Amino acid sequence: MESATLLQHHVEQQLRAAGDISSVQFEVLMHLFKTRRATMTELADGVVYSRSGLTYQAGQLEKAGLVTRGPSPDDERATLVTITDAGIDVVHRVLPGHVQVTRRLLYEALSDEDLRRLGDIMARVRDHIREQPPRSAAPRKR
Amino acid sequence: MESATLLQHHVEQQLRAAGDISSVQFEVLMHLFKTRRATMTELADGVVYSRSGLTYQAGQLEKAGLVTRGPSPDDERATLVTITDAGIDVVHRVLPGHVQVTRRLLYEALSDEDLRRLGDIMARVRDHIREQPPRSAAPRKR
DNA sequence: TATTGTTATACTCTATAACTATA
DNA sequence: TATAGTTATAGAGTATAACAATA
Repeated sequence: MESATLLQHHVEQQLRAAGDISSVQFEVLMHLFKTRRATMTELADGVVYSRSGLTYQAGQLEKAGLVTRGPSPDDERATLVTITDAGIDVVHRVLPGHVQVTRRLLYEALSDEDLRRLGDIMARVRDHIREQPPRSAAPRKR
Repeated sequence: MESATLLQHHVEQQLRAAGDISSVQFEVLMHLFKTRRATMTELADGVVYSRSGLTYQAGQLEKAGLVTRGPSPDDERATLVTITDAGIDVVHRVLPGHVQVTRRLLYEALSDEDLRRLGDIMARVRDHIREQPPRSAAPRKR
């Protein structure tokens, strides 16, 4: 957790300095960079924990002109979020430094074999956590 | 990063439910649980990134009666933070569930060998990041 | 001069609950 | 009834800069 926190912190700083975005916003942008458009729910599943949290972030990104929101033709309830050219520009502007930071802080410390193992282990952990039933983990509340 | 975020989130929920503390406060308490007392700088080094951030957290913990702050006999500039009996109680109340959550979400998904490797790898990453010179990672600011 | 710590301030983010609208 | 999304609100946390005091 300490390593992850340290890495997160450095990544955050690079994203803020290079593109004036947070890491959450970066993840939303990267998702849209690949798919071009997505519903709020699709974005929320991969990124944030509360829907309102994503509404806030989407609002920030829209205010910055990096995405637009519009109705979905398929489902009248849904909102389609689309990345703008400006949003794509920001990704291009931010990505090289992002790769550089992660390389310098993470990859540089590890052999190819380490990296393979780490990826394998953490993928398993991720899947395991995602599978967990949402039973409350609180023993007794004071 | 996704695994770490998921784990962090679950740990946070358990700590909040069982002891009404955040994970940052938990880390401060755990440090003091072991050493009994520490200066603000000592605590900040291991936990938080800004000194004012720790001042805030120490204030929260003091308000909750879990720590006290007083002058240091050795260095008139320093503040000595001491864990109270109530603080120790909170650690005792929170720890079993904390261990349970980390076991269920992390350890359960991994073999002993995985765990050994993960610990080894992440310790190296941590040391590597801590060694980094603080040169700015921002390429060009828009 | 450097270090320790606090304060004031401003901002970002997050979650909860209530609400609207469509499936 | 369930799902998609927003809003209002409130609280927690963080960082920056200015400051006071001691080393």
